[in-house]
Amino acid sequence: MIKITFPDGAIREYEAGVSALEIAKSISEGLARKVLAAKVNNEVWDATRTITTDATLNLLTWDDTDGKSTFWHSSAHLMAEAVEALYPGVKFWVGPAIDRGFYYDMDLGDRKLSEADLEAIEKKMAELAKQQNTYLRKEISKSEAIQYFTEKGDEYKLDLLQNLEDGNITFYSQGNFTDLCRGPHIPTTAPIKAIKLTNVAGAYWKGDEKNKQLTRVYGITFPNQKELDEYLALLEEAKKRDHRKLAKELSLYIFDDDTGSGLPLWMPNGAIIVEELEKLAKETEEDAGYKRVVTPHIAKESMYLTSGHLPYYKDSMFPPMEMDGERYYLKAMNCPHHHKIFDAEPRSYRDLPFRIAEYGTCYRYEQSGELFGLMRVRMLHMNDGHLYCSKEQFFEEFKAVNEMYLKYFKIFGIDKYVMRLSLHAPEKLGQKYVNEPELWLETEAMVRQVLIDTGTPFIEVPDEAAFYGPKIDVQIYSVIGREFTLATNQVDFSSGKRFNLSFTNKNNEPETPLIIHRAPLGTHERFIGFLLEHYAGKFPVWLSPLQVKILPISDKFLPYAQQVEAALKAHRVRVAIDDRSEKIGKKIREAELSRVPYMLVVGEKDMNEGNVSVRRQGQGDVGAMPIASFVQQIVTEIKERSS
RNA sequence: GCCGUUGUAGCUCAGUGGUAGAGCACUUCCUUGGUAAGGAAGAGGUCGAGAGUUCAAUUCUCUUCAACGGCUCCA
Repeated sequence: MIKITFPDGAIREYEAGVSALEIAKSISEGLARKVLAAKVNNEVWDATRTITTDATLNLLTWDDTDGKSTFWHSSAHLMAEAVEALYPGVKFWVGPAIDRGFYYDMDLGDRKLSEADLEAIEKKMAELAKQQNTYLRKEISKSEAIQYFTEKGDEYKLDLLQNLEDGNITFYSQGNFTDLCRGPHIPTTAPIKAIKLTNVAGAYWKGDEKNKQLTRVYGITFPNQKELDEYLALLEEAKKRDHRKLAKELSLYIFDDDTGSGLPLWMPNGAIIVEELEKLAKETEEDAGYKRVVTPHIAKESMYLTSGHLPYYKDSMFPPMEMDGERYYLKAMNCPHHHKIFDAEPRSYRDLPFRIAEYGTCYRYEQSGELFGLMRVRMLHMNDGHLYCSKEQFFEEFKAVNEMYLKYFKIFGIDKYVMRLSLHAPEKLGQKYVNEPELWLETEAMVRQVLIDTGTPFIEVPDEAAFYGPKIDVQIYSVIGREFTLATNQVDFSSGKRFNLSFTNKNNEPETPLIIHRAPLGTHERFIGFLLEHYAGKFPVWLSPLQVKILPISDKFLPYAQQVEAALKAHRVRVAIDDRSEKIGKKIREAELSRVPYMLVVGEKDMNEGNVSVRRQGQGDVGAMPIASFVQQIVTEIKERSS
């Protein structure tokens, strides 16, 4: 007999060789039907695998993350079975579960998959699932495995086998399909009831663009149709929040073929948001002791050689222009220009920390396939700033920058993000990273301490640092699930030396400053793209391109509407009158749909009483008040940047 | 850059080997109406661009540009 410990601490005895599924059955048939996999001694196992020693057991169902991913991984195998049945000779690479569903990479030879093919595969999968085939696990020796795939002529699985140790190799089979797989899998194909193959894409073998491109099919499955329908509905909802769609509806920016891809043309509405953001940043930075600078859009090749950017990032820069025998590049970053400003005058420790900021437009040649609405563009306003300080000052300065981030996030109500502490990889010192082992450890420790001190939750990621130092990135997700770095705060102990920067310290000796690169609002393009999705297009009043729309009941009240308009304009409130000869219902409907935060209905009653009837977007009628009260209220709201 | 899909009116989308249609938006007229669509008329497109096949191409083929979904990349 063996002792099985359940999550609630209960211990029960079973015959050795019992499976999790059998244990579930001993509890209830209903539970057994729901079991997809099991966590045995904290390791995810097949529910059908026999347990021979004392163990802790956690039965996994659809409600568990591990249950879901097992379900999806098994679905990937089911898809592979369907694909093999439809297109014999196909070779498979890997087919993991992902956050939402699964994919399988395959080599289909010359065959191309279309939408119609996906439907055919779906149909076949449903047919195979109904056979309720069991997922069978088989331990196999390496030589047998090699023989199997050599006979099959499958170089991909043979490649996988190379890195596996004998005695640790398993095959899984269901129906007519056998795959090299670590598992685990669900007991049978029966629970895979609702299937949707979402898209087909190319994916480089082993993720290396030098390798052959395989066909990747993405899909998702559910234990019932209802959940699939709900999932698809959720995707539709997300699409409505997509910043690209919202920006079009709000006339914020356009991309134009003649201008070039990735080069946004900010229209008046969008420009207002850019400027409001910059106004916030300027005020915040002024309070934090920054000075503003302005630098050119281009610079000579020599500066980017000094900075080290050219050898490393040439591919990401627009090609140079030649003039008078000199090569000039469009700037892809502001840092070198700022370093030159630091270097322009002799600096003493009394001048430090030296903080400068600029929202310079930078140009980066992002690969065409990488462009993504406003989130990834070729012209971007960096919310850039550089701090030059001594080692002693570094901690406080870095901390202040971090606090600035948190202040911004509070204003915007941003709470779904991940702070990522990006560290170096010691084995890559001198190659990917500046060879300063001690400085790395020292600054990494300081950066970590800043996060701890400010109580900021974070994750640590090795081998993600900049070449010149560790950094903190703020990661966010677009509504369609893509991850982006929103903001970044970086330590740089390399550029100071590269640019020969120095200040005179207290001992009258030259000393190289540490540099902090910071962009708490990232780029204004990406930040606005993010805000659009964050607010679902309903900007807070201070950011809204149009803040108030006045809706006269009829033409008769236009003069009064203009009087209200003038009162608001006197306080620089962005206001417009809907002067069309339309009924009030239509004006309201269109104003609501345009997402203007305040609507003022004005008619005879209001005119006689000197009032405006206020309507808040999404909330409806909130009652009448005197013009002056409304002006006072909205001016305060704008000033406080309340959301 | 690579794989795949898509490009028709300002927007959302139908459609066809014989030079195009709807709804919304727009313009004009009627209507002057108190909290989410009043009515009528009108205007608007070299069917992404270039080439080929054809008597004839928006439609078929090729090239190219762009967007979209991924991959790779992301200072």
